[in-house]
Amino acid sequence: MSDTTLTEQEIVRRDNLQKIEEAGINPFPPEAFPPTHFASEIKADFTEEKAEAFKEVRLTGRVMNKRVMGKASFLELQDSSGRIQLYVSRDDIAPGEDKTLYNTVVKKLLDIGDFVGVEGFVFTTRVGETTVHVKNFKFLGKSLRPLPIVKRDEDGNVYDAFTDPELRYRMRYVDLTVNPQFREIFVKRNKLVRTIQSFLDERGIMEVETPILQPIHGGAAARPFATHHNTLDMPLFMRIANELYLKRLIVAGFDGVYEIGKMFRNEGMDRTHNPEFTMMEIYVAYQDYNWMMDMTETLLSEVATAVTGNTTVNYQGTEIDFAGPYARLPILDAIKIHGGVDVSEMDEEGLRVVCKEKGIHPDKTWGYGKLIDELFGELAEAKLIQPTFVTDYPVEMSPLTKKHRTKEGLVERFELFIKGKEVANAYTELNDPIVQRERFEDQLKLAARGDDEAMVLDEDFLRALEYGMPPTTGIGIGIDRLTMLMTDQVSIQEVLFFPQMRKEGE
RNA sequence: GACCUGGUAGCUCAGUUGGCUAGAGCAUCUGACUUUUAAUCCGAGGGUCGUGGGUUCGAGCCCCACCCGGGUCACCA
Repeated sequence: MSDTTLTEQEIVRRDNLQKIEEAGINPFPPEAFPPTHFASEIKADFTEEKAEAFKEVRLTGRVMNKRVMGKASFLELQDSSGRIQLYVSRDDIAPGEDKTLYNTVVKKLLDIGDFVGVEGFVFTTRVGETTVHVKNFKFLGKSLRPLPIVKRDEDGNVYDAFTDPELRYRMRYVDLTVNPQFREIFVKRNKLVRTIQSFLDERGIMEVETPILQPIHGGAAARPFATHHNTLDMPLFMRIANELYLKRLIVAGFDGVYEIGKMFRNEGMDRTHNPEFTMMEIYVAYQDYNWMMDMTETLLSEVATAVTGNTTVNYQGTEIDFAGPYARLPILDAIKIHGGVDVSEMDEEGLRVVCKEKGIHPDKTWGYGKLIDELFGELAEAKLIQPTFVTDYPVEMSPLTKKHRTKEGLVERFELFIKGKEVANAYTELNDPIVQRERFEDQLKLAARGDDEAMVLDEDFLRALEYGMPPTTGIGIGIDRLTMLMTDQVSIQEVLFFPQMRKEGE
């Protein structure tokens, strides 16, 4: 996007840029200027007794405030760690006859948002502010647009905050520059992912990458983004899941694999849905869903500890404790306990009656499994606040899951609910290729009945199973939603650097 | 997709029952100031009121359509 008309302030800055060049200064110098110190560490470590250790410091960053006092000025420098005050006096940075560097460059041509590098010593001002006394001042990069100025008083009150969500998400670079508190969310997100990675590394579970462009969008039920490969002249789909590929790797002989990556679903957008989102899937051979529940408890309490310092997280005023063990609640029991109805002996017709009693309007295409899921969603889901494994789902809803070892009509599946939201979905994986084929065929029947979310049959995946897959358990965890929980955010947009937006008007 | 709500200066906002040249703070520009910190003080400039139509003597305000956000619901098993 290019602006045809410049605002008053943009014209001033371009004018300043030109004057800097005319003064013989390169506003975008090529040579390196690596900092020796960061703002926050100086502010944390400096004392007058240790002044000797801070006699020569070099800092870099953006000028975020400028208070000119005549022959001396105070600047606020913001680097990746925080802010620190700079003291710039005329005769220090321009000791000779020529005072241009101070009188013109610092006082007039230096704008808020410009990148500068400084060298000097640290001291404490009269009012007790740790400050860098600048001896050498260098331009590192000019800013041609005015940043929104956010002011804070000594009590921490914020004035004129840059709050418009549209502008914040469209210009995340501006948002994170002037609202550094939001950086913390992304730092925590990174910590969360790194914790998971080292946790799985330690257990010999290998990180892998599988195709994002898939000829068949298998492994989940959702509408895909469709695209086309020109050379092969074939349709391709952005993956909605990677499950079937990771299972092929279990077939191939890896005992444990996982992938953290983007999935793409062509569905609606809201506070908890972005068209592309990050999912982690883990598959471990020779284990079952009970083991996976144990592992999930350990993993999440380690993640919570890494992100917040202990196993508890305050989410929207509720203390969530990630220390295991979590409640394990069969879905039919969840409906009985939280909905007050025992549906364990009911058939499809009985469930339809219960649905209507509970204010749900069952669709004709809904089968037994969908009816159970709707009842659970309506009656129980919102009541599961602390981490809870809901287990043993109807087979219809779980075409990739092994049937339950004792309970007829159910499968060995669990979903983890926290604060009423699904955070993880896991199975004892179905590894019988004949049963798997039947399940796919049932899905085709559902599709024929009008269910446009029914799963697609993948012949190559079935061929892989026919070669033999060991007993395996697998789990999928939504990384964005986990990050939301761990950072106390209600909107997925706050945990994505660049959430999806409609195209900007010209 | 439905409903609710919003879009006014670079940013955050005010703008009365439709009525003088559309306002404020910060930011910007002039000037003063060598320990200030929401710096202060003097003076000044800056607007397609989201876009396009309509009603009216007159529209930021009323009506219609559209664009872009936010919220709720539906959808997302």
